[in-house]
Amino acid sequence: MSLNSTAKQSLEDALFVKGLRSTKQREIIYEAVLNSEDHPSADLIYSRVKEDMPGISLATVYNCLETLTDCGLIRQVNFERQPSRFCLATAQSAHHAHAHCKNTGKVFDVVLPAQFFDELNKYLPADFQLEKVDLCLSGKQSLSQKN
Amino acid sequence: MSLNSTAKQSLEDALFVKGLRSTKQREIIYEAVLNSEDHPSADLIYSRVKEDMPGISLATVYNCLETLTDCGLIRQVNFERQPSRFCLATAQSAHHAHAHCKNTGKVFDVVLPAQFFDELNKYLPADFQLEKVDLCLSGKQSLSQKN
DNA sequence: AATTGTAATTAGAATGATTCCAATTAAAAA
DNA sequence: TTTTTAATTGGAATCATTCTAATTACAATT
Repeated sequence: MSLNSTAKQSLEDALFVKGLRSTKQREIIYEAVLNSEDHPSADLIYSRVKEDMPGISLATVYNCLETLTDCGLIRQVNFERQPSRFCLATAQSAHHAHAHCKNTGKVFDVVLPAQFFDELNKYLPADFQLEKVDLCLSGKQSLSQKN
Repeated sequence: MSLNSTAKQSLEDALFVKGLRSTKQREIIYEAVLNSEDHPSADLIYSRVKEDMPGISLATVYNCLETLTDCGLIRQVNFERQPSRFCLATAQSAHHAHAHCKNTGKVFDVVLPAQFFDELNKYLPADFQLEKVDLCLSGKQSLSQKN
């Protein structure tokens, strides 16, 4: 599998805006996040990516994930003090919350109306410039479920 | 300074429910959180509490903070991968978000209407039992402000 | 194509918040 | 009291992440 040309282009564009280069490592890590539905940790991304690029180092995975996050291409999701997880930052992902199931350990997206997030500003001090909203939900879903 | 009798009682009650004992250390740490407006980290609580109880260990601070959190007396607040911070879990604190200012490093409460949180359930899978909502806002407020 | 300058990657060491552990101490029950 | 059990303690261990110094890759010039 490999990055399709649209994705590749948006990666290159986003990197270029920040004066950064597109590299094999950044590509393959972007691809790994793009193709993951499960909000993988750096470690998991590392092991997935190593299959295609055995020489890649964990440090590079961390570096690239940080770079991609800074470029707004991916999102870093934190639950309590667990290892960070990563997911694609789509246009509408500003309006995603993340739910963590304590039974399965899985994380899934919860799509919320934009208005939900906009409303937050009403309750913030006037001079507070809101940059990032992290809404993390924890709970349990029945163990019998398929997902 | 010392814990007032109402606070002391609710500490004892909450511990009792879980079959736990009320100890000097748990009291003084509960008191430290109760009297802090600044969402202190374990480390900061440690240094504050040591003034009154020089022999207390950092491990105990961590233990007690965990216990108090489990009892629902205090709340653990995490921003990105920074050290956890703690604040009092008041009845209405279920309806607090936390805002982190990147300029000052300070964390403050943002009180939101209960309805805001209730609405979340609409967007969750029916079988998901929501236990905890962490809403963390990051941004900047003008450096010139007094708070 | 070789050279230069700069950015990215790498392996491994370091960091630092937190947790674990085994021993001691304190509290409650008998 | 004595016994039992829970809590605290200091220090070691953990582990995700970051740092560092050296190497490699890239892009722009010659």
